[in-house]
Parts: sequence; structure tokens; C-alpha cells
Amino acid sequence: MGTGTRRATIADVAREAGVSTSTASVVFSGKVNVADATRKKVVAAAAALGYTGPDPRAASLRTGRSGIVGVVLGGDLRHAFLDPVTTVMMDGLTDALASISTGILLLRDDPRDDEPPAIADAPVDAVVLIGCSTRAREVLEVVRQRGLPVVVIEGDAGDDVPQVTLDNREASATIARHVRELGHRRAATITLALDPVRERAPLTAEREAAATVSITLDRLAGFREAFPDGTGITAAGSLVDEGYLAARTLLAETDGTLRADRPTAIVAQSDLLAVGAIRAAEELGLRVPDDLTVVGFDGIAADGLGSLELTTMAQPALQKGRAAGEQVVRMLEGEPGESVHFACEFRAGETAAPPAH
Amino acid sequence: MGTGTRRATIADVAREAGVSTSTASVVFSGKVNVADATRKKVVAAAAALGYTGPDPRAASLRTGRSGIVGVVLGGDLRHAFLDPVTTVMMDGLTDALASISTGILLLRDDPRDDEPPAIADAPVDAVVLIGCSTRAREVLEVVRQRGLPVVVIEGDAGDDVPQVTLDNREASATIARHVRELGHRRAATITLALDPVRERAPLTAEREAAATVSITLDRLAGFREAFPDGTGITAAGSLVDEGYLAARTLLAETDGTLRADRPTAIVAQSDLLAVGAIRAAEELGLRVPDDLTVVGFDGIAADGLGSLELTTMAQPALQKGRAAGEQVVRMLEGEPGESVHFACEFRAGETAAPPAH
DNA sequence: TTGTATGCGTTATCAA
DNA sequence: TTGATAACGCATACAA
Repeated sequence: MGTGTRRATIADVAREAGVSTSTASVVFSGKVNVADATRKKVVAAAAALGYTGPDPRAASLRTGRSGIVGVVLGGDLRHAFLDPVTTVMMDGLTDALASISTGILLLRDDPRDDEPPAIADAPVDAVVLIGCSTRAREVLEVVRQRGLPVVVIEGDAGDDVPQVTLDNREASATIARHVRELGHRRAATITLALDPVRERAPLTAEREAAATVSITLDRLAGFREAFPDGTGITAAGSLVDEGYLAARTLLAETDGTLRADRPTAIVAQSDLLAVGAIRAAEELGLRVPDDLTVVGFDGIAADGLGSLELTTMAQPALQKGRAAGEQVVRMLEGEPGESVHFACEFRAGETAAPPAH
Repeated sequence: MGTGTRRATIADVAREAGVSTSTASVVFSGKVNVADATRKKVVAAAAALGYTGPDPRAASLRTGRSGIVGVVLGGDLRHAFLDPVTTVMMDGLTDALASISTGILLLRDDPRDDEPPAIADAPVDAVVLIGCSTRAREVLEVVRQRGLPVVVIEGDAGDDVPQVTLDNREASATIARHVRELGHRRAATITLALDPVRERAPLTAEREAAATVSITLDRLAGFREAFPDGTGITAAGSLVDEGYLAARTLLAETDGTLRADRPTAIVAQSDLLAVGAIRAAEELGLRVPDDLTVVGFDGIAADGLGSLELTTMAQPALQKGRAAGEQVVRMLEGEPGESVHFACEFRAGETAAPPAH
């Protein structure tokens, strides 16, 4: 397959067509009017030489644009993909970016390796940071140095960076209060990870003090507004299995007998965690919501519940992604980016009820 | 932030450091030994000028490599993200590519728009096609013209393209036969989409004849080996909701009464479809597997089943992704790519049983 | 409407 | 170990 011979360039095409390179270039970019006869000559020459269009590398060096937007995801890609919230956000993002971008470059922001962030040498026009952790700062620094527009979705960034945020604390407080008003006094929470290490363990003052993930801390603070001394467990990630394991620990001894001091309500920081908690409860013979109230957070279509509707706070994930994309577009057009704040909405389901006596 | 002044280039750094540009370049690429004193001068100059390293666009024009691998996903990205099999494959892919690639460029292969495929002007070193449809041919053509290495995962490609394939027909036949051997005679199938239009509708001879998605057809052919005249419905996608709706149509009239001629077994072409079918059955008062057998395909961790284990064919999705990545690496090293074939494995669960009388 | 000339920022080759 | 030079392939300002 033509390995010997070098690829045709636009100069070759121009020569073959008997026009100048600029004319040939213009035929492909379509930005200037070209006489029909000329265009045909060029197209024919291109076809004859097997020229498929400008080399994107050269074009992007020249124009300064690659048409690529980098998305830096916290942690491994595998985690990111498993989380339906991220998935939906990406969806909104690609949507908003469709008009200006050829594609989305997925970059991992792995806290484990010590190389400079991959974003340092990726040919992107702009960057979106999603739920990044400790390394977010480092990434931001690199991005700023490179002078790239950047938008942060739910991460810690300075005030000078456009961000898409959620009322995590308020929303958590709302649903926790709802649980309290139902009459619950012994509530426990299952939180997302406190730090990039992602360890499943009981919540302690020390661990909390060392925490770095602000989503987790904000939601926890909201929970504490209603249950100042509620106990809790941090999950290793937003997974059904994690919710299951955490809830088992909260509800039962290791031998499977129910704990006497078990909570009457579990406030989970994600719907997936809540689904796992419900599954654990059912396995232990506790019915939801009669014997145990379980509420979630996110409002994704929770797949594991049969016909049971989860009581939760619904967050506008699609809109968050779209808003980030829109800001990127704005900034690429030279306007300043703006932060956008979203609020969650309480969604009554069937998994919360007054405690049994 | 310094909007007025142009970015520093390596030439600026070199001048500032009092060395030649080639020396400065070498300091950053690290490919050749440089005297320690020289290196320090260059690094200091870079720091002083705020130079963060070579411009990836220029570097990639010069070297001919961008460090980016393009992944073309069939249909919309949103569909792709929602499908756990794709997700897991991507995971394996990124894994295998980690050593040579900065990131993965997600490209959509939307059958709706008539522009040339986005891959035509993306600065990628290689391409992986995942589950693409009609447009796959077109994409392949573009990719070949550009002379890029390409690997296809479960799509239709010529024999000269390295592919990662699955024994779809055999695997489907295996599980369908299992159902038949349990004693079922009236089985229906819920298939994946037949064509890019993705319409939910009963399976008819005409629709089948016009179908273009080979995975669907292969799995259907396997089903037919055991149930030559089994009926079926095509789903609009691999979604729980689709399985739910399809199963409802198979099992009940529109008013919710059970159909007299309903199947005693449903063979779904994906686990998500199977989960939906189970949910529909339960809502209609049919117990699984006592009143209805439901089997799936994929062997993903099905989240919607409580403690019920789905009877299914498990496919090695992670390995498929990884294999594709490994072939890309090989080809980028100049070796020829090879096709890799994987087999599914029957996984007995608790959703299949002999029919009731 | 077309052509000329220039530079985008880098790296590879070669010679010193 | 360092430096001079020449591409890489293209798009644009400007002139014709």
C-alpha cells in the first residue's frame, strides 16, 4: 500500500492542477470564492494524487487551532466511566461543543504517577476539568501557563477560573432535614471519597480534617446541619457495591446479626451508594422504607431498584456539562468565561418514611 | 494576563540562554546528552520567560506524531457512554495505550449528518473503530487514505483490517440451546438495533433483510439455530428501558393483560435488555425464572437485579479493548496488525428454568 | 479571482 | 557536546 512513496501535499496537488498552492488551499478551506473551473481542476488533481485534505497537524500549527477540547477526568478513566453522573455531563458537554470541535480528548489525571500532567503536551484549544482532585491545581497551573481557556466542573479552583458548581451543601441539608422531619434521630451517612486514596472506612474527626475532596465535605456539612452528631462511613467510590458494603457495616455485625444501635435512616451521597444500601438492607431482612429510610443524591435513573423510586436530590447533570461547553465556546470566541451555579431539586420517592418504633 | 505579548518559543529561550535552538530543543526532549551547565542555563531561561515546553502542534508537525489515538464510536457518544460493555472496552484500551499515548480522542460517527467523518481532520496517530455501522466503511476509507493504522472492534471491515471479534453467533446459539434444552418451545428474542435508525419494532423478514448491524444479525442467527421460528422485537438500543418496553409487548396486551401466546422464555441480546425484561415480567406478575425464563448476553455486572444472578454469556470486554490497544501499539512500531478473536463463556445464573405447564 | 511570499514552532541531520 | 540549516505542510496578507 504505497509505503515507498511519500504522501501528497497540497503543493503537489497545486502543481498537478496547474495552480498556486494558495488557490489549492482555498479550494479545501472554502473560505474564499474560487472559479468553478479552477475548483474542478484542483479536486481532480487531488483525487488523482490521493490527497484527502490538509494535514491536520500542519493546519493547526498554522491556524493555532486544533479543534480539540481536552477533558481531564479525576482518577482513572474507568471510575469516571462507571459514574452515570459523569457520563451524562460528558453528554451535555459534547452537545454544546459539537459546533466548534472535532472531538474530545480524554485525559486522565492519575494521582499516582509523578509525570507532568498529560495535558502539558496535548494539542488542545481548551480544557475542561471534571471532578479532579489534588492534582487539579497542578493541571490548572500548566493550563494557565499555556494560556488555554479552562472551565472547571465541581473542583477546587481559584476565583479567577470559570466554574460550574452545584449547591452541594444546601442540597444535602435539604434532604437531611427532610429525613429529620420524618422523625429520624439516628441517621448515618455514606459519603463519597474523602481524598484521592479512596479508602472505605468509618468517618473520624482526623480523617475529615485531612480530607481534600470538597464535594464530599460540602455534602457532609449539609448532612451535619440536620444531624450534628450523625455517624458515617466513607465509600471508596460511587458504586453500588460500595454502598452495599458500607451499609452492611452500619447495620449489622460481621456475623450478620443486626446491630442494636443501627441507624433508622441512611443518607447516601450518591444514588448508586443508596441503591447498594437498599440492597444490603433487604438482604438483612430490613424493608425500605418501613424499617429503614434510605435517601440518595444525584437523581440519575437508578437502575437497581425495581419499581421502587428513590428519594433523592436531583442534580442537573446534563445542564452542567452543557454549561461547561458553552463557556468553552464563549472563551474561544474571545469573551470572558463566567461561572455558572446550579441548584438541585428535591425529588420525593418511596424510600423515606417515618421510623418504626 | 499578558495578552499583549506573544508566547515565548524555544528560539526565545535559546537566545535568552545564549545557546542555539537545537540545544535548547534537546534539553526539553532529553534525547541527547547535554552538559549540566548548559541544561541549567536553558531551564532557567525557560522559567524566566514562562516557557512551558514545546508547542505540541509544532512538535507533531515536525515529528509526524501527535500521541493521540482516535476512537470512533458508533452512534452518538451518549449511547456509547451508557453501554457498560463499551465503557469496559475503553478501559482496556486506555490501559494498553497508556505507554504510548497522551490520550484518547473521542470521535462521533453520527449517521445523521452528511459531513465527512470527523476523523478526516483529527491529528491522530491511529484509529480504533468500535461498533460502527454503515458509516464504518466511509470512516475506514478516509483512514486508509490517510495511511493511519486502524483496528476495528466488532464492526464490518475488510479482511485486510485487523479486527477484534467475538463469537457472537456461536455464543448466542449456545445460550439459546441451553434454553431449548430446559424444555422451552416458545421463545422470543429481544435484539439490539438492526440498523443505525434504531427503531423499536417487531422483527419481520423485510426488516431483517435490510439489516446492517452484523452483531445483531449474528446473535439472531445463533438464536435461530435453537428456535428457527422464534419471534422477536428489535430494541432501539442496549438499555434497560428498551428491554422493559420490548418485553411488555411480548408478554402483554396494551391493556396490561397477559397474552395467551406469550413466550415462556426471552433471549435478550444484552444484559441490560434482559434486566428490563425481568422488570417488565415482575410488574406483570410473572416470576423469573418460575413463570418466565430470561437470559442475557455480555456478562457485565448487571446492577438492576437485586441478588438475582442473570444467566448469560459473558464476553471478555476488557480483553477486547486491551487487545485493540496492543495491536495499535504494534502497528505504530511498524509491525503488521493482527486480528484477535475472543470467545464468550456461558455463565449459569438463576434466571433460567424449565417452563411451567 | 488568482499568485507570491512568508512564517507558524519545532526537530532531525549533519558538521564542527 | 553544541550549533547551523533545512524542512515539516499549510494558510494568510497582500499584491496583481
